[in-house]
Amino acid sequence: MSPAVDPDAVARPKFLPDPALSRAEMESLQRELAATATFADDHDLDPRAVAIDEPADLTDGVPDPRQETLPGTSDAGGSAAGNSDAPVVVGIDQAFLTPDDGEDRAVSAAVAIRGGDVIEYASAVTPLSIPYVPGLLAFREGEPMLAALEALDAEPDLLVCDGSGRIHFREAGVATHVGVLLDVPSVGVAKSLLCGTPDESTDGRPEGWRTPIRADESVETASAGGGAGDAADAADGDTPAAVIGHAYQSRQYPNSRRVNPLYVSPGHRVSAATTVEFVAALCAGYKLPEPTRIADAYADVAKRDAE
DNA sequence: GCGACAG
DNA sequence: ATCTTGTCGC
Repeated sequence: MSPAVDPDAVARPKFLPDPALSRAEMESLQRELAATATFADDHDLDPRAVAIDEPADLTDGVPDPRQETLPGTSDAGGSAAGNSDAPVVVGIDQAFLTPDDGEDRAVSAAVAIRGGDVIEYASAVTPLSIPYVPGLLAFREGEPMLAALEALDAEPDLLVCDGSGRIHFREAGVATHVGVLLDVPSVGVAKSLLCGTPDESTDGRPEGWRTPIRADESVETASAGGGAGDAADAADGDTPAAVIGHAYQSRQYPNSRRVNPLYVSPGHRVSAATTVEFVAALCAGYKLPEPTRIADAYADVAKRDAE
């Protein structure tokens, strides 16, 4: 047959968001993509290695990228932060330009963090092809995200996306979509639940609390995960439904129970259990993990500059 | 037909 | 996501 064809060279363009696709085609592509995704740990990252302890101060804009240690500037003191061997965590978020003249455009912002320090920012402005449709987010925001990530020099060891990953009707949320296209470990962080069912009520939980989100009738389980045997479908009476993510209470006020949890799920090459650990390690006192919190702020800056 | 749903 | 001031509570 066709000799020496690089699978990636074929697979990558195949799943690129395309405005010409019908809804059924997009859904079909998502099923294929989910079958390609790995919902098991396939990386070298220890949650402790990506942990961020100090929240960035965003009251006066975004933090300056940490200047690389210059050749002559020896850092003999040995500060723990800024180790250039630490993994690079990239947070990404989108903002939108109001249809001033009829064409919607997305502003995508990426922030690279290493050893708790911002080392680089990148952004891209992209025309939007399709409207927002629950379940098809990747076909609206995927292209902008890829554009921003391509503009980034840093190579992500872990990608933190806004929105769901495996918590998705076809287990192919944007975190999974982008993770697979770039074949990089990724996790999805959503502020509300798209589908699936929490094991326990999420009301008024203390900081650090978590509960599994399992596939329900609305989730087509592809059972494509990399590991040994994923759980079966939700409809299987016997086996418990697959855990597709977790609700995670990243922040809570002592007495009143007002903060809603985060809904975190594997994007690609990360298990559901490790996903919560990553997110927990990346939170530094605010509801959102630092990478997305800073990406949020930078998206505003990029948006302002684009207007 | 109704419900329900990331950003 | 976006349109938006003050304001109640930690």
